[in-house]
This record gives sequence, C-alpha cells and structure tokens, in this order.
Amino acid sequence: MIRQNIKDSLKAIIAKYLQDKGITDRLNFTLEIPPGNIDADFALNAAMLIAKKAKTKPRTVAQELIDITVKEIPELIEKAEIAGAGFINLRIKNEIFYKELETILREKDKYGSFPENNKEKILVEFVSANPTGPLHIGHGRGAAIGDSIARILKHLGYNVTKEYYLNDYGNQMLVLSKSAEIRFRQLKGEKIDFPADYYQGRYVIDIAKRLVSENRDRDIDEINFKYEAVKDILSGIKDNLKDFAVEFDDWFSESKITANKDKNGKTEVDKTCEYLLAKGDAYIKGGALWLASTKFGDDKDRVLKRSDGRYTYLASDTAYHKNKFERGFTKLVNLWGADHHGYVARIKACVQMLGFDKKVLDIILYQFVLLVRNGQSVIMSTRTGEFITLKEVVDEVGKDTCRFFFLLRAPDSQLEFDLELAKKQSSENPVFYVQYVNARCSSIIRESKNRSGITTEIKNINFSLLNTKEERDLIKQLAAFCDTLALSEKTMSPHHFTVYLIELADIFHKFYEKCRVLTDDTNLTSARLKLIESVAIIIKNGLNLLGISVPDKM
RNA sequence: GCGCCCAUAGCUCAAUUGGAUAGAGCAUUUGACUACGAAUCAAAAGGUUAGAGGUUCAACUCCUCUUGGGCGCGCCA
Repeated sequence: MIRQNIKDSLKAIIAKYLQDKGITDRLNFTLEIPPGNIDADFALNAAMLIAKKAKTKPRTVAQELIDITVKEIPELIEKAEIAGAGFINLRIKNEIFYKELETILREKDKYGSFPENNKEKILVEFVSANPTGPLHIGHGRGAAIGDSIARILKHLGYNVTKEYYLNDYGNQMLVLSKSAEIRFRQLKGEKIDFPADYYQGRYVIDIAKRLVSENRDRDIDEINFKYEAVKDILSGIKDNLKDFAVEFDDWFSESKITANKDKNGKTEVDKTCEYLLAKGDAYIKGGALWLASTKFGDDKDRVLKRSDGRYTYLASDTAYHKNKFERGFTKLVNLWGADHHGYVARIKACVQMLGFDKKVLDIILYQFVLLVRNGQSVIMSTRTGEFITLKEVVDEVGKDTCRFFFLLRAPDSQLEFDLELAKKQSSENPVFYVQYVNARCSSIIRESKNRSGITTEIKNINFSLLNTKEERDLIKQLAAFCDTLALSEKTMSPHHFTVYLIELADIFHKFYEKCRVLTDDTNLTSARLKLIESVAIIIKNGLNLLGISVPDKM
C-alpha cells in the first residue's frame, strides 16, 4: 500500500500546483520503481508531463515540485532530487516501511484485501471443456490461469464465483454416445468398423468395458450411452481438476437453458431469441434467425436459429450470458483458448444487446501449449485420441511445478512445454526456489523457540534496528505485494505473481546471507524474527494465489 | 484473400502497460558450508529487442510496412 498512499498524497499536491499554474488538463503521472543503479525508492515523472503543458523546462518544474512536496509531506519523504530528463527521485522515510511491516503482521492473510469490493459480484468462467474426453494439457493452462485470477480477485475482496460451463447438449454428445455404443458392441463380439470421425481415445473403450461388466444381462437398448459416457468423463475431469487444486463453485449445464422448459413450454434460448427479435437486434432472413451483431462491431451477422429450426451454439451461449446477468453478476470474466478469438466480437455484441457495457465482460485469451516430446511436437486432437492429458503431466512433474510453469508466462504468449525438460528441471525449479524461502523462515522460527529473551509482541519490537540495505530492500519488496495485486487485476494476468515471488525469494536469500537472524542481541533478533515472519506471510499469500502449496519443510 | 495473437541472451521467458544502464532461470566458466537449511549466495560471460520507417522529452512497449511463426474465418460446437 505504500506506493498507492504516496501516489495519493502526491496527487493532491500536484493538483494544487496545476491549479496555481492555471493548467486545467488532467495529469496521468506515474510513480515508478527506478532501475537498480539508482538509489531511490520511487521515481515521479510528473515534472516532464507538466513541463510540456506549461511550456517550461522539466527540471524547473521538478525543482518547484520538490520544494512543495518536501514541505507538504515531510513525514513521508526523506529525500527528493532531480535526475535524468526530469525525474523526481524520492527516498521514503524508514518509519513508513516499519509501519507497513506492522500492517502485514497484523493483517496476515488479509493483507492487501479490500472488504468494500465485496459488493461487486464477479463470475469467472473457465475450462468449460466439452465432456467428450479427458482434459489435456491445454485445458490445464486455462485451468491454472482462470483459477489464479479467481483467487486474486477473491483476495482483493470481490465476491467471486468460479463456474464451469458444461456443454452437454448437441451433436458432439450424439457422436460420443455412438462412439461408446460401437465400442460396447465390439466388446460384445460384433464386427463393426469404428468410424474415423468418432472419438478414438482409449477412454471410450474403458467406458464400454465398464458397461459390459455392469450390464451383462441387459438389452442394449436399455443402456443410456450418453449418460454413462458423460458420467465417467465428467468424474474424470473433476478428479483431474481436484488434483490440480482447482475447484469450481458451480457447474452450469447447457441443458438448463436448452432443454428445461417453463410453463409455456419455452426454454431460455427460446426466450432470449424472442427478446432479441422483439428488440430489433435479430431478424429473419432466408428462413433463419440472424443476430445483427454487425451493429456492435462484428464482421458479419450470425445465425442464431437455422432454417431447419435448430439453434446454433451462439444462441445457447447468448442465453447463457443473459442468465449470468440475471443471476446478479456485475462483472464477467471468460477464459478462452486463443482459437476462439473469432468469437469475441459476437459475444461482446450480445452483451451490449442485453443492455450492458461491453467492458463488464472481460475475455482472456490464452495461447495454446505447444507440446514437445523429444524435440518432436505433438499434435493434439480429442477425436483421434492423440493428446497428452493433464493427469499425465501432473503425475510426472507434480501439481506445483505444473501450475507454476503455466503461470510463469503471460496468457498471450505461446508456451512450449517440453515434458522431458520439465522433469529434468524439477530439482532446480523456480517453484522450489520460492518454496525454499518459507522452509528457511520456518526453520529459523522453529530454532528460535529454543532461545530465551525474545520479544513477540509487536508493540515491544524496535523495528528501527532493521536498518541495513538488505533489510530495507526486503521490506520494500514485501510492500510491493499490493502493487502486484493491483497490476494483476488491471491486466487480468496472474503471471506477475510468479515473477514477483521469484524476485522476493531472490531478495530474501540475499538478506539471509548478509543478516543473521538468531544472534546474542535479543532486540535485533526479535526484530528480525518479525521480519522473516512477514516474509513467510507474503510468500504464503502469494503462493496461495497461484494455487501452489507452501511446505514448512522440503 | 481477410482478421486476431506472437517474435527479446544459445534455450524457456520477464520487463511495474510509454520511463533512466532491457532482467531471471536453464546451459557454460570461477569462487563460498566449523553459527539460523548449499533446493543457497558471490562473480564472469551472453543483446542492433526479427527488419525498415514514423510519433514522443523518452519506444521492447504506440502507428505503418516487410519477413517469419501460431490460430481463426460454416445455417459446426
């Protein structure tokens, strides 16, 4: 919170300065973290922006701002000086950092949380893989990113629901059902060919095997292949996700809006289409019902209902999003594989037709995982059954490594995943580097129990003994936890946290080499113990946001 | 053909969303365990940010073009 607090203070000072100068434009200044070679905590770029508007020299403005700032907020600023093209480099008083340390110790896992955000109801929809086969590694990336975003939003105080949209209706279900039936017949000894465009995977045979053993005396017509296949696949998906530390609040079945009818015999899809038609956002042409999505920036209009009377996928998806709003969500986050990008414009159009700003729907596209095995890329297809499942990868490299790996990169970047490499690196992995910090802290804290004379009450700690560069850097990084939260929310990407935690680990290990915690000086020992307690809190908070475990011993 | 995304060290990726000398891990080289955990630390080496223009006080970041890669363009889901 340090950075935001200082920025707020500066905002007021700069606003007054602008007023005095007769400048009415709004100023979007930033408070940066200066590069490593510069000895300052924050850098203000306002002078350069103002100089342009006021047509004066940046360094002149900078000096005037410094004079005012030092006078207005002496309790925050230790030192302020001009540098480079007109940056104002600020050094913050140590007391501010000590106060932040106390805040961390007091708030623990609530540090960085804003309870007032609770009135915003956010639905994060992710994975939503069709129940036609096991989750593959690509779904795993979506699962890791979506789950972490939900955790981050929840930590920020929002009222978050995690939902899986279950596409259990339509043609693909028919194909799945038939696939299971043919495998069943084959097992019963019938000589039938298995069609090339049916689901080839082994898991279909496993389903058929179960049905054979459970239904020895029953007639084939009595078996509901669709139900049985979906049941097995779904329970597999749920198990895989659970092993991946992903749990959903809600599983929303497509059948709810496509099959369930009200007292007038209408489904939600029927009603949504009628609503759009009545509103003039849909029209009939060539016997089909079209969505006028070009009105809101789509390339072309899209079919909602085919001339033969069947709805398209878009129709049920529109009804689904309408349903989301009806459930009171004020913000929607969707995670889609990048192959769905062509779909963004039309669903955003739908949102606007339903009367909402397109900004309430945030669509995060994540690029696919390029799977590499022994230098050869593996092409994945559910139909042909050629894929690496999420379970295989989790079993091989472990849940924590797998999640960390997926979350280490921005969703936008394509990700190359070499199984052999992931296994090889698992002993010198960045995830262990971060977890090791907590293990070290825990070890020291355990050891400290054998010592006497240590103060544990915060009010009796002399924090000003934490005055080395290493300690100051460490506290500063702890406080940056809040900045990382804000950045992750703004960009809707959890990868900032993996980067942040690696940096924190780096700074901690440097501190550890330089500053011994358990010494004969009980006052210093007490203060440093509080410092590493704070480090452990932040590491735990951060790893929890990524869904990664935090062992005390490794 | 049209549209979306990407291109950064030998490899995999960051860069606080337009800021100062572009940073990590892996791989390579060299040091450090007789006090809290060496899954660590210290140091070396590694770059015309694909290329060419442009905007800006300031460009890896924004705009245009070129090259190379991924993906999408159905009354499929």
